[in-house]
Parts: sequence; structure tokens; C-alpha cells
Amino acid sequence: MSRVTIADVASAAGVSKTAVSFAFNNPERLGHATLERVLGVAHDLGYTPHPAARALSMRRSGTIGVLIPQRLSTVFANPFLSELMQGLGELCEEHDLTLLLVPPLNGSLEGAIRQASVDGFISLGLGPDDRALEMLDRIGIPTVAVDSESSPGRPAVNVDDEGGARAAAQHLLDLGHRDIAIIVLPPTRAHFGLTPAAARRLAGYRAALDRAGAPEPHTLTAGATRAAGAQAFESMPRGRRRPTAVLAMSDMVAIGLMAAAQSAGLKIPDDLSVVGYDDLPMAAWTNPALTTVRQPIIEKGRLAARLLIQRMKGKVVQSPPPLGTSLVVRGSTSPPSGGSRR
Amino acid sequence: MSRVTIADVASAAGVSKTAVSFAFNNPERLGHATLERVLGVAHDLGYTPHPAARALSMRRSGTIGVLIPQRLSTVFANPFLSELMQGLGELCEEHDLTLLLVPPLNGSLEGAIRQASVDGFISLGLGPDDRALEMLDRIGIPTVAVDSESSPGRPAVNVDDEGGARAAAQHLLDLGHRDIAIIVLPPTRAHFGLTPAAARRLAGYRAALDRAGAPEPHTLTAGATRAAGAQAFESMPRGRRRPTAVLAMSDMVAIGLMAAAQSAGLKIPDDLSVVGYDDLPMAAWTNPALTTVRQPIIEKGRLAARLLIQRMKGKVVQSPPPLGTSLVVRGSTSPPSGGSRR
DNA sequence: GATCGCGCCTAAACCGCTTTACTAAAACGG
DNA sequence: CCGTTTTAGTAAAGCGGTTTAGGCGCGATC
Repeated sequence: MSRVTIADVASAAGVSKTAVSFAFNNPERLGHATLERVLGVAHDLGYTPHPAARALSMRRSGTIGVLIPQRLSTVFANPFLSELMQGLGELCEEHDLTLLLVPPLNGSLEGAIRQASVDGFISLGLGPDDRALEMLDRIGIPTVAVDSESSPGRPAVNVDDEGGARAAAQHLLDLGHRDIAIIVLPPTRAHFGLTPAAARRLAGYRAALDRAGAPEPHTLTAGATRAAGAQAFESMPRGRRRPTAVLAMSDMVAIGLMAAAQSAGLKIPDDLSVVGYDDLPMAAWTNPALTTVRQPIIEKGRLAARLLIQRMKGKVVQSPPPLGTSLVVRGSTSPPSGGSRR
Repeated sequence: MSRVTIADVASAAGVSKTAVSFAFNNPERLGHATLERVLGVAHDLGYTPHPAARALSMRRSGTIGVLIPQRLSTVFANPFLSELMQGLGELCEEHDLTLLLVPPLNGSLEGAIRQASVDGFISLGLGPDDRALEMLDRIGIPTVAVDSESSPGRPAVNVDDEGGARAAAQHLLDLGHRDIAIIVLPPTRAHFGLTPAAARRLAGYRAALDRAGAPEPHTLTAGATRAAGAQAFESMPRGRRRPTAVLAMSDMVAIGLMAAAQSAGLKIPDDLSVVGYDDLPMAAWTNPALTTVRQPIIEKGRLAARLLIQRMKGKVVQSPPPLGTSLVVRGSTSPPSGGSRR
């Protein structure tokens, strides 16, 4: 006993397939009596149009894809994505769209794209010349890039990464820090350099430090998870060579690092100042609360979805100006403890 | 210029559509020379099989749906879903599946289901007689229910909600609490009573309290978000009628409630003990750290996905026994402050 | 009274792919 | 040298819908 199709309904109601289709999609084209009858029969039989058939025929699937360059288990470990999904979700629900998560399958994002039946894509953190984006262009599927670089054909939604980073670094400098470590986010795709957003943040940090004539910062790399942050702390220089402050490109890293530092006996912020990036909700309730750069993640999601939906309607859309970022000063930063160092 | 189809490739390569299809799905049925040629032409033209057409023809879309009974913006505000997605994601990636999020559209989960082209569904928190589940049965799409009730045809993945709840309540009783408030999770779907999991937890709380002869607990309802938790605190009885402890059915509620209590000047746990449910990662780093009932969320996701994938392969699967829960005692609970009360 | 317009419904083409059944040619075996 | 496999490829029938271009009956129009 297989699925009940439109033909089943048609013959059971004694009408053509067309009539059944009209009953659902174009009711005004049917007489009142037949309409009722068809709908009745359809309901009795438990008929539901086959989504794939519908998608094929209508050239529209009613779903938009979220292109995620990493494994779901790592990317969902960072609430950043949850926030973004809230924004995307809001607009999708408004427009009757469902959301398809598209991570790499067998390590291939392109392969995953091929399999995904969607009307448009939102890409996260891909470099502007990424093969995946190129592929989407070729197929001609509308795309909006988030945390990427805007390029002619493809609108991009970004925040002022560099400005935020500059503010963060300046804050530490103002407090009197000179020995500062930077925790860089790693590339998310093999053989593509830094993520565009990471590059911009790094540039922002560096710009502020250079301008103040601070010594070359110690940089190390850690993925955007708590565990990676803890690990980053372990691989920081020890003893008198330990920096007095660290700039992390993600709150999760900052939080993990803070925890590791604390369980190693350090006092935060006295022994080590930490500033994150993102301002996730939880940044406000760590102990001490995290000083961080706020970016409007939910709004970013909303905006990206809104733009994509416009594009899917055929409108030409421009990249909007970057959304604002701002430093939120909390308890995890303070002047360096004057004592033993320098 | 529309999408390049299999027919375009076929004629460009001077072969039949069949040959092109074989080149991709059944390469060994083609001679070496033609295979190369077809693949070459396909690549040059930038051909990609249309996913919907493929899905229709193969009766398989390569995606599984996650049926979510609430708005994405509320459900993603709780890291519970992130955790679950990590588990689901792991298995999906292993099996080359993408994940479709299916929340209610225009308030209708059924409508959303209709639109979703998936090979199977994972449902979250639906009552066993929910219309949506009934609909899935009728369509004949494999489904695994999470946080639901197992029923003959449909395997369900659950944790020992009641046991965990009992342990939590017993813990408070052991500490000497008698005036205890319970924060109940609300129904997620209109006119369906308590969520099955919420009902089981409530039963667990009550069982322990009754058995100890504690007075009727004060119960109130709050959705699984921080904001709702804070609000729940506001609507708790004040002054001497304030309970000495509260049992929340979700960490987020507990955390929100704790924060609200603290900013109202209460000391936790001295003035108010709080125990959550879930043991989200962040439960360990609130201040004080949250006493809570741990449930293995990621594992729950993995298990559900594994079961669903089995079912999609045609195997008949049974509901596994509930996964274990355990009380994790941290800093948010203590004996009631003896002083002014009782 | 032929024609037009209109309301209601249908036949058939089409969406883009997979797959079954089949054929022509080449290789094989005796 | 002649049947029999094998090999390499094709035509056509689905998959399950939507949509275009009519068809048919009937009262209104000229």
C-alpha cells in the first residue's frame, strides 16, 4: 500500500487530476459542489501532495538552505548559531519557509549542496572565492552570504568586525595592558585562509595595537568552542612571559579560556584580562561577567533572511552597510596588576 | 538562461539521457571513453542534477525533518535544541543526510509537514495523539518521537524523566525543605495538555513530595526560556509565604529565575534553593552553579537519529528503554535558612 | 438562429530525473 | 562459421504533481 496520489483522488471523486489540483491551489476555478466533493474525498483518503513532485513542478521548494562550513556538532556547540537561527527562523516562518541545514557531507560542502532542494542559500563564513559559492552562482541559486565579503552578484550581510575589534583592543590599551595575546579563529574550510570575519577582527586588533606602539601580540589559534578556549590557555606562555590580557574572537573561546585560567589558580581580571566577541546572552552571567564586543546576531539573521527572500522574489538587492558593533565592558577586564611584571 | 538539465548534457555529449544518468549513478555501465566524455561535458556545462527531480524519481530526498512544535525563535533560545541538534547532526552527517527544521507555519504544524520533502521525521515533545503525528502515520512516513510517549507503530526515545524529577525533589526534601514551588513547562501546542515529558517530571516531583508528606507544592507555569524563568519568580508568593526552594523543569527557567531572585536581593541558595533540569553545559558556570537533573541530550539525539535511519531502511525498530537521568548537585541548593520561617 | 461569452471542467504537455526493458554490435565458445 | 553471451548504449515509461490550451453546454446578444 503506497502513498495516495492525486490520481487516486481524481478517480475516486470522478474528476480529472486537474480538478483535484485546482481544488487545492485554485479553488475559485471549480464549482462549489465539485470543490466540496473533491476536498471531501481527498480528506477521506488522507491525500497529501507529494512535496518533491510539487517542488519539481512549481520550481520552488519552499525551503531555504543554511550553508554551514563545519560539522553540526561543532557549530551547534556555539550559541552563535542558535542566535542566528532565531533571526533566520523569524523571517522564514513569516514567509512560510522551512530551513534546511547543509553541513559538509563526507567533507564536501559541494556534495551537500547538490543534494539540497532549496530555493535559496544563506552561507556562513565562506571566503568570497570559495568553491561552494562559485558553484551556487553557476547553478544560479540566489544566495546571501553572512560573515563573508560582499561581491558584485552576491549580497553579503556583515557587521563592523574591524571596528569592534579595534574598540576591544583599545579598551585593553586604555587599561594599561601592553602584553596582549590574540586568539584567532581558525579557517573553517581546508586550504582557505582565515575566515573573512576573522581576518577583519584580526586587522582591527592589530590596527589598535600598532597605533599605540604596543609590542607584537602573541597570537594563537582556537576553534570557537569552550574546549578550544581552555586548550588555548594551556598553550599560552607561562610565568613572567604570560600576557596580561587576551583578545578572543569569540565569547565561547573567552569563556573556556577564563575557566581554564581560573582553575589554574589565576584571578580574573586581576591576573588576566579577557575580552570576547559576540556578546552571547551567557556572556553576561559568567563569573566574572565577560567584557566583549557586541554584535547583533539575531538582527543579522533577520536581515540576511529578508535579503534572501527579496532575491528569491527576483528583486536585485545590494549589500547593506555593516551592522554596528559595540564594546560591552563587564567584569573580566581591569588594569594589569602592577606588581611583579614588566 | 535557465538551469542546465540532463538533456542538455546528453545532447552536448551526443548520448542519451540514460547515459548521462549512468555516468553519475552507475558509471560501470558505461564504456571508459564515453564515461570520461560525459563527465567532461557535464562539468564544462556546470551540470548539477535537479534535487527535486531526483528526489521524486528516486523516492528519497536525503533529508530528515525535525518537527518542532514552537517558533524557532523561542526554541533556539534554549540550548537544549542545540545539544539535540549536535546528536542528530552527527548521525546525519555519517549517513549523508541533511536536516530540515520544520516549525509551525501560520501556526500549523500540519501545513509545514505537507511542504516538507523528507525521508523521515523526528518529532519533539508531541503528545502521542497529536494531529501531526497522526498525519505522519497516514502518509506513511517513518517517524521517531523524542520526549513523547511510545506507541505501537512509532518508536520513541525518552529519558527517565520521572526518576530524575523524583531525585531532584528528594534532594530538596533531604535538605529539609518543605515549602517547594514547582515550575511547570507549559503545553507547546494549543489544546494539547502538558507535554508528555513535563507530565512525567511533574509526576516525579509529586511522588517524592507526597511520599514525604510535604504540603501541596505551589505550582506555576513558565516556558523554557530565561525570560519566562525571571517572570516566574515575579509571580511567586512573596514575603513569608515565599517557598524556600523551587523545582524547575528546565535549566533555562532555573537560571532566569535565579537571576531574577538575585537581582531582587535574595541570596541563592541561602534564601532560595533552585534546581533545574537538563544539565546544559552552562548550568555548571552560573553563579552559583546550578544543581540540576542531568539528561544525556546529545546521546538522545544520536539515538533518535540512529533509530530513524534504521526505520528508513525498512527495519522494524522498538522503542529503546529510557535513557538514564541523574541528579547533579552543585551550589544552588542548600538547607533552608532556619531563621524567620516555618 | 447563428454567435458570443462564460462557467466549469479536462486532455495533455511538462517539470528533470531514474530505471526497466530492450537492441545492436562485439566477443566468445565449440 | 554459427549460436550464445557480454558489452555499451538507448527508448520510453514512470515518479506525482501543475499548468496551458482548449472543449462543452447554455443563456444572453445581435
